[in-house]
Amino acid sequence: IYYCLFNVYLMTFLHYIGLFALMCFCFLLSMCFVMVCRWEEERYTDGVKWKFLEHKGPVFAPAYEPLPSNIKFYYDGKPMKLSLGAEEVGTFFAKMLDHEYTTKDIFRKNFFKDWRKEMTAEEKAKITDLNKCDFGDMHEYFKAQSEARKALSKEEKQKNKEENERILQEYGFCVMDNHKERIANFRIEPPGLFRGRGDHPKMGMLKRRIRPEDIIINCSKDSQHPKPPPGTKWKEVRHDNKVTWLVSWTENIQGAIKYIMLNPSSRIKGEKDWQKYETARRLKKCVDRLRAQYRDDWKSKEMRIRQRAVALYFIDKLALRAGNEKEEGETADTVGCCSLRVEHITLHPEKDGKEYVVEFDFLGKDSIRYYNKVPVEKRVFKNLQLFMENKQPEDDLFDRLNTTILNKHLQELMDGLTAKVFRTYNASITLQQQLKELTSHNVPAKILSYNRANRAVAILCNHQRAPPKTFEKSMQNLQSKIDAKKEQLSDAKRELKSAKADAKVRRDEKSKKAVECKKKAVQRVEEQLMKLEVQATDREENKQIALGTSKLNYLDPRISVAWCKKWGIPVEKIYNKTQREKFAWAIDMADEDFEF
DNA sequence: CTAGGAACTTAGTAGTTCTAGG
DNA sequence: CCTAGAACTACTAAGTTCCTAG
Repeated sequence: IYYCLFNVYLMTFLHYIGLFALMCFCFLLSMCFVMVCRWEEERYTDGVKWKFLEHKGPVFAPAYEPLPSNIKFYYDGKPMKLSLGAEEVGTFFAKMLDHEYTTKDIFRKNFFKDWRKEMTAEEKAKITDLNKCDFGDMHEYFKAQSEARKALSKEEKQKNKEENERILQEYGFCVMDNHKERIANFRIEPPGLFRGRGDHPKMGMLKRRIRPEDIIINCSKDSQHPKPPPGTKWKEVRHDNKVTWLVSWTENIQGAIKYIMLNPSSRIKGEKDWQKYETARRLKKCVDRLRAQYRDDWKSKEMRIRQRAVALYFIDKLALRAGNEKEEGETADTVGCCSLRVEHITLHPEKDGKEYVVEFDFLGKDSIRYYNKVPVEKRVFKNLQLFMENKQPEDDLFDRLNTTILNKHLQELMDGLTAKVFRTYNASITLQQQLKELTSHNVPAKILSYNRANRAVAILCNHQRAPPKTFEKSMQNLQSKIDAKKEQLSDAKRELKSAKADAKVRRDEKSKKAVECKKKAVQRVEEQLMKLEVQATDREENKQIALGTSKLNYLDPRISVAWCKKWGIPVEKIYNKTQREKFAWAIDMADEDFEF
């Protein structure tokens, strides 16, 4: 637009002085500019992510509110007034008292150590044993507070909602290259006690409060820079358009950098997502060649190549993650493919009537257990025996391999190929295949089978969840509904029978009609019963499986969109509002015969 | 080749909001 | 209208990948 305007001005000017030929030349020249610009707006070259970026900075966690004076902390049975800093950290613990975290030794030890750092000298001298600390009063106070919050009047709740909306409108958006975009996490993480997943050596440590002085702002030079809160300063304001983040800070538990970035609905995230699936589709074109290659490599003279080939086979067949090395003692002990240890697999020359079975049992990302018994090719089995020879259980299974080596190899096989592409590829292709096999005819049944297909992918990727707390109860409720429906059905059937008998005797129109009516009633109840039973199996099968992760991160949305278009199913049945925003690009571009 | 940093994607859970059905 | 439970959102931890320096 800018260049078009420029062009018009220029042409007017030139026309004025009558240099027609030059004008034509300039017109062509500026057309070129316009085209270059448009092209550049679509895809920047050499790592440039944006040309203009303006935002309001982060929203900080609310300041600490001291406890009212009647709420007391007791040490060794006696009330004790804590200094502000010590009190705040104490409340973090008090709030978690219901959680079983607080009973764990490591958690308590880490917490106490960090808590003492916040104490005054006197407090430090006095408070020497966590077991003598009584947070009961404080705990009750916070429980009452959250109850009170729930019990607020409608008007007050509405007021809170409006205030939140105001903050969202002010801080939740930025301008990136002529577009107003939603920011994903514009609130700074509040202080609290660190809760890792699984057996985390740092659980209970104090996650400290982030101040403006910790914050790096990233925006364009020519934008309105965000202002730090009065009386404070940012750590730094930089203008790096080779990255996508707006705000960053360093977190104190692992020393990792945290970022504020854009929402998945943004151009910058959407394009990246699209690219990811395009890479996976390129893998589809050459996967046969790659598979032939790694099967061949199982026979290699070189151990490192055999290990690489077996690992790749696992990644491809079982959708395992790459498995980077991790620093011991810094995080929970979890592994992926390349970091598997001897203790994580058991070899069974024969098991459950199958030959060459490998039993996997390890903790993966988020300490989610991966357990699987897989029959493998004889060559793979023999290779594994070889890799395990003369090793201790805690030794690396693939001692000549790591993710860097593996990814370097993959890069040579296909441009942009890395280990994680296999997960994306196998997830998406599985969905597509499963959807093709579907036969059901009505819409609800189709959606149910869509969920089945989604579930197949979730199982492949080992996306698990804790069974919902209310699962047993809600299952029981459903079961009693089913029982009631069955009862109703037999009643309806009985009534139908007697109506039939009646009709046989009477042989008049009225009784015939009654039979028809009862027949319909039976049918209706049967349908309802079926629906409930389907719901029950669906729920049961979903007990420990999380569908969301694969839907959001692994399944090319164009497959689902195409399927919806093909069968006349509204996209809303598959994707909720947020998901539709994230996948807007796919909903826009996929037609019914899209092929992954 | 190693180590560490940086940037970005993927992940499950807790809390909140919505909705169906009693 | 009320409530149980489903659905959705926010949060933030935990991965992968790429890059650089020694």
